[in-house]
Amino acid sequence: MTKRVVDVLVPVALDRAYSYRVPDGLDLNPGDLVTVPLGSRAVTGAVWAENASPNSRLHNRMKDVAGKLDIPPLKGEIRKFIDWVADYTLSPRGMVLRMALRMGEHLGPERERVGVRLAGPPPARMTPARARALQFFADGLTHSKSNAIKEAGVSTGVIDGLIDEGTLETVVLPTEPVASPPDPDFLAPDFTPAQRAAADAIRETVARGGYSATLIDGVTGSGKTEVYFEAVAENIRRKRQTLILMPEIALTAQFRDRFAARFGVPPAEWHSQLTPRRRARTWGAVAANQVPVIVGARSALFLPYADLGLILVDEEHDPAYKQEDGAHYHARDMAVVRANVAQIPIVLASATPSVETEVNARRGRYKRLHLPERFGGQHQPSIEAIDMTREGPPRGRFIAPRLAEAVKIALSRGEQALLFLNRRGYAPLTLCRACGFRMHCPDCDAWLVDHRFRRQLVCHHCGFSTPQPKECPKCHATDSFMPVGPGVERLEQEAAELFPGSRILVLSSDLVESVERLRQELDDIAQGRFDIVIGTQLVAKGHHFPKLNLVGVVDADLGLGNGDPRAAERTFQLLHQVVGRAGREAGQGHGFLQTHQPEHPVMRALIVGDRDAFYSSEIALREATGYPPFGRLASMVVTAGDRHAAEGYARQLASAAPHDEAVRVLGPAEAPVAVVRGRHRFRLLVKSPRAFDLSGYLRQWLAQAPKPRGSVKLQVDVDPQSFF
DNA sequence: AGCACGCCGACT
DNA sequence: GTCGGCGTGCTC
Repeated sequence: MTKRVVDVLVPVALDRAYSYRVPDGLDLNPGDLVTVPLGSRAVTGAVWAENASPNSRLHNRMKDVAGKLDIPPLKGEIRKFIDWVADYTLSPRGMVLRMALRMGEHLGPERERVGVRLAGPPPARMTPARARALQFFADGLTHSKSNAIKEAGVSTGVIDGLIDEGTLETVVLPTEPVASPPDPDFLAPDFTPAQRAAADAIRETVARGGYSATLIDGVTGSGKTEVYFEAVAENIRRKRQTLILMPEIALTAQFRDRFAARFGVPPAEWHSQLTPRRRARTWGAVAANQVPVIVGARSALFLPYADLGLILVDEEHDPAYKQEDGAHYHARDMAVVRANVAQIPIVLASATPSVETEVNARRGRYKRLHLPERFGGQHQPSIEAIDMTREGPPRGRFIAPRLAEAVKIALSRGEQALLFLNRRGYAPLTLCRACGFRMHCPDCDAWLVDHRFRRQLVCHHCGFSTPQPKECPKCHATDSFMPVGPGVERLEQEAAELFPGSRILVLSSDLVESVERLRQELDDIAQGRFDIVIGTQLVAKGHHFPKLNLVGVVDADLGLGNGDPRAAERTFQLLHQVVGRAGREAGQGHGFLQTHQPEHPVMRALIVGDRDAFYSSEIALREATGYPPFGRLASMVVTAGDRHAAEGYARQLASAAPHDEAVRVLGPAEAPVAVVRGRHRFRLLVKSPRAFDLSGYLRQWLAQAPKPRGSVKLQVDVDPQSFF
């Protein structure tokens, strides 16, 4: 008799599910997680569909499902979501499933954790080591063995010996739950009328349920978080799960504390740095509906929620939501899709919404809740430009006299100053004074950045690093190297000379040793243990510095004019966020923008404080040029070790593009960074109208185009965010 | 993504 | 003569 057959999606780079025979007596339904043989190994996959009429050519090759895992099955909701993401991003379906199954193979039965405690009379023979151990256990509490060994300074043998004697005993520790239940009424918030109105509206939205999208639009310090906590509280009362997405894990640490203050317990966390064990436990607990609230980075979007009732996207405009390696997806956009599939509310929060979201709010597709003021009568910082063409510092210096003066005044008042420069290292370029040779990466089309703290020249594209050579590689002159341009490390040098005796801290991602250390340093700043903070965008995000009243943006033009259609938007968002660090607690905040183009719309908008005018002009520009959200974009990047191979395939690909009146294919052109890690890069840009199935068009194109051969690789990115 | 298979360089 | 480099192709 013919056996039942099911199609199983496996977490490998395959777009289609494979068919497997179902052994007699095994009951399988779509969503069930199964072990199946694949090639020479066994993998965990998910049953995707019943297959009533399997391909006859497969009959003799088909293998049996090895077994069903005792795990809650993937619900239809997440299966539909996986299909949708794969279709939209042109990623192999299996690779999207892989993101949802990323708990790995650690999902086995929970390993018992054992503790040790005092149980009986002292041993017959006492030794110094035993005495130390017993002293440690004298409190009568249960301790882990590893902790006892460390604290008492004894070996495992000593503990084991005492257990054998009956002096100590082992007890099985109850596994602590991944998350404790948050109390929605732990601390009732104290709201202003505007906040109260927004909180009531959002609570009502959550209570009503069903799909809806809401933008909480409020400046830094307006209480956005407190307001959306009311949505979370409502969802907790309804006993449904809440997902809070954060752009990066560095932000989750301080978020924990605020959450715990409001709900009594910290939320569960999900990000790539969880240990495998914790990861598996969290995954299982989410699937078993034991986690009411989870805070996570973008990958948390693919967890198998048992009953997801609300999604929140904090700092929704943040570029970090775009995943650039592996599957290319934008977590904010996919979160909206997931909310839609699950028919639940989604809330986006930002002080500077993305243009996409702003357009959706203006057109009424998203509901907007506006929080216009800062808490407790604080004022927006006043912002002024320093025109570097007229009042810039002398050559080789980067802090203009007027900014230096403002810093001195702030310091004399016992206040802090932040100098913001979004550039790591000492200098972005090292030049030979004798022959003009520029130190560049051997594997990339990029200059080597001077990192003096590390005593290395570093490539920011591939990580290549080398000590600065003694002599110029080209003209062999010695002592001829000259740093060109500023980085935060060089700025520190200048600040130390300008403001002698001040306590200066440099913060940039390459100087961060650990999340803990960073937390400590941020705390030191908040406690006033530093006078001047010099930092990259690391300091722009989410941290609260009560004694900071002055922010100087050293190069406000950085990031403008690099050919990226989102350059203006990004710069506006970043600078708005940085300057918003000033004056959040006491006193009036001041911001200075050092710029060569004080009349640029971004600078004007920041100085005048007219955010809406900036959005209106930016939206008009996007509309006129057909850029997102008024048109769709996809990028196709061809890379190969050999330049001609890359260019040749890119041309072949371009000429294979299906003709469509609505679509424009630009390129191929050499990518702005033409070589990375020794691979040459060519890029095609595909533009289509908004109401056009761009993914479908691309799929059709790729199906009929020649396949990349040899070392040639093709990367497709629908809705690209980065253009280098 | 793995993993096996296959075809060209430096060694026990 | 083999070990092993990673390019190519397949996995129900």
